[in-house]
Amino acid sequence: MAEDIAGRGDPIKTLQLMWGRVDAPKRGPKSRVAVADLVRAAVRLADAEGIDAVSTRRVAEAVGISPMSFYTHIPDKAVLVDLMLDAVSGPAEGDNREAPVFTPADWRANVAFVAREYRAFYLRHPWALQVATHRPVLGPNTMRAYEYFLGAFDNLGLSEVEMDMSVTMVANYVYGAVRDVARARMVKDLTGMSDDEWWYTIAPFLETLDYSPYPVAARIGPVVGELYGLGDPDRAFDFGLERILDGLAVMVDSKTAR
Amino acid sequence: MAEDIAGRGDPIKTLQLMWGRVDAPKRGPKSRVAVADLVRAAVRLADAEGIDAVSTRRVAEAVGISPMSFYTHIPDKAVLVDLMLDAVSGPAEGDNREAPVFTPADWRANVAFVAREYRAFYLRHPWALQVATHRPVLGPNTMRAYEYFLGAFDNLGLSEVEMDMSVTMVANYVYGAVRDVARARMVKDLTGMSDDEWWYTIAPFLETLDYSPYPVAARIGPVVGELYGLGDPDRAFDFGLERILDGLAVMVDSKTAR
DNA sequence: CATAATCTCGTACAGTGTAAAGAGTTATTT
DNA sequence: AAATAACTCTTTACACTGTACGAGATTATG
Repeated sequence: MAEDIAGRGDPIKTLQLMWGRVDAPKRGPKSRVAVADLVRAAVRLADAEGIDAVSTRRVAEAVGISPMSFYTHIPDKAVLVDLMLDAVSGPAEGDNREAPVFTPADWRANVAFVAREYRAFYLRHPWALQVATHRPVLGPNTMRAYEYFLGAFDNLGLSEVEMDMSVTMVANYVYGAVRDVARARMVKDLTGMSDDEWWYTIAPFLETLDYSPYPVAARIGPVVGELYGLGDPDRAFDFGLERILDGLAVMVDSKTAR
Repeated sequence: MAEDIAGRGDPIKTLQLMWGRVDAPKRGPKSRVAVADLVRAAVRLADAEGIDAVSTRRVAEAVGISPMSFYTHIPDKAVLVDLMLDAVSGPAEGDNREAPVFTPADWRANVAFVAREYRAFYLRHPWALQVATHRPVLGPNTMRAYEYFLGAFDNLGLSEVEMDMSVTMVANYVYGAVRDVARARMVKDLTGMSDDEWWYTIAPFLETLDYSPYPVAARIGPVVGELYGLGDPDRAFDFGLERILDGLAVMVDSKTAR
């Protein structure tokens, strides 16, 4: 695992590709494929077979060009990954919903909504959790997602910096929280064994361990396991989100009180 | 990036290796190296050169055995990664500090403390953010870390499940929040270019963009950039942590009020 | 028509994880 | 003591990766 992180490519070139700001070359043969075709093919591969299936060769093959022709369009794989991330941050094909209008009075519901949407995004494209970008992805779709997120915090009396840091906090929580569910799903798909089956398999070994160095964990662990089947990720997510909303409420209320 | 996730190896074998429960073989030559040597070498490599530098060949070379001898000791690379993760979750060599005793009255400080320690852990071993495990890492050191984390929530009147979900929430936030700092540092080390320099490089391009689709972001972005140099991650972390503590306080207070 | 720009491609290299099979070493069984 | 089983270590090999390099092929401009 662990993608290449280098990316010697000109940072501006990446942005130009992401924003479609590469003007069509005057001379030379016409391209048989567009950058968007390559990115779409790569995303399809990643969605279907995981990020490890995305190699420059397979992407090239998918659009019908030879392995090295890939590099005519995209400088290196790190750039492809950036393009993939921005691409999937946009609305899915056929999704024509308008961006919702957020009423400040309902801010709790609004924040919960964008948090859940963000979580759903990662569950749609779990490979996005595995790729390491070298820089923030400043593409049009990523910006729209940020805008969207910010909207839930607008007109609550927060300063610009507070708004930004609030978005960052919620997004970071979601990112951390979705990771484990995504992992479990992917491994289940790849190996056919669910986490529950795995727990069952290792249970005999776990019983042979000495838990005296972990008194608190020894008290908590079994109860958690018994009560809701080795961890209900949806419930844990909601729990954390509620606590976060409570925390934000302290700040928001202190503003509106004035 | 994106590690192999498969891991066909017997799940129990991984646990046995992690807990040192492989009994010394009766026959055959003595091993020239121990599993711990391999893991230590791998961690050293990852700390020094990043996770991409960790290949089975280089690890084998580092301990002085041939490439394939690696597989005599560790079934596959996914298992090595699990072992690495548990290894670095333990106290660093020479760290003999006692585990702190948490006084419930200071729970805010306690939770902040473990959150910061967890963050420091990822900053010490940023590659830990990049590796994908196939299952939860149930090693002795990982368990001790969980125990430690749980301790900060003990005796606050929370149920077992609430304690577990609270730990999960804080850990998830930290994980999400540390990612970006770790990325920036690693890329700086690898490419010599800091995020700030990168922003400066792309600024001319950014000025050519049309921000009308992003009205809120267009208002927030520049202010945030101006005010604290393109994002101060420490400050953003503290901000989020304060909100989370406020949120936890609502729950904790409701318990102690009774 | 020549030239410069561009796309496409074949070959090549250094690296990856690891399967398969053999050679050498040790403890147990005969 | 000899044979065997269990074990470590090693060599060779395969399919795969990202991508450097250089050779055509194609197109618009001088």
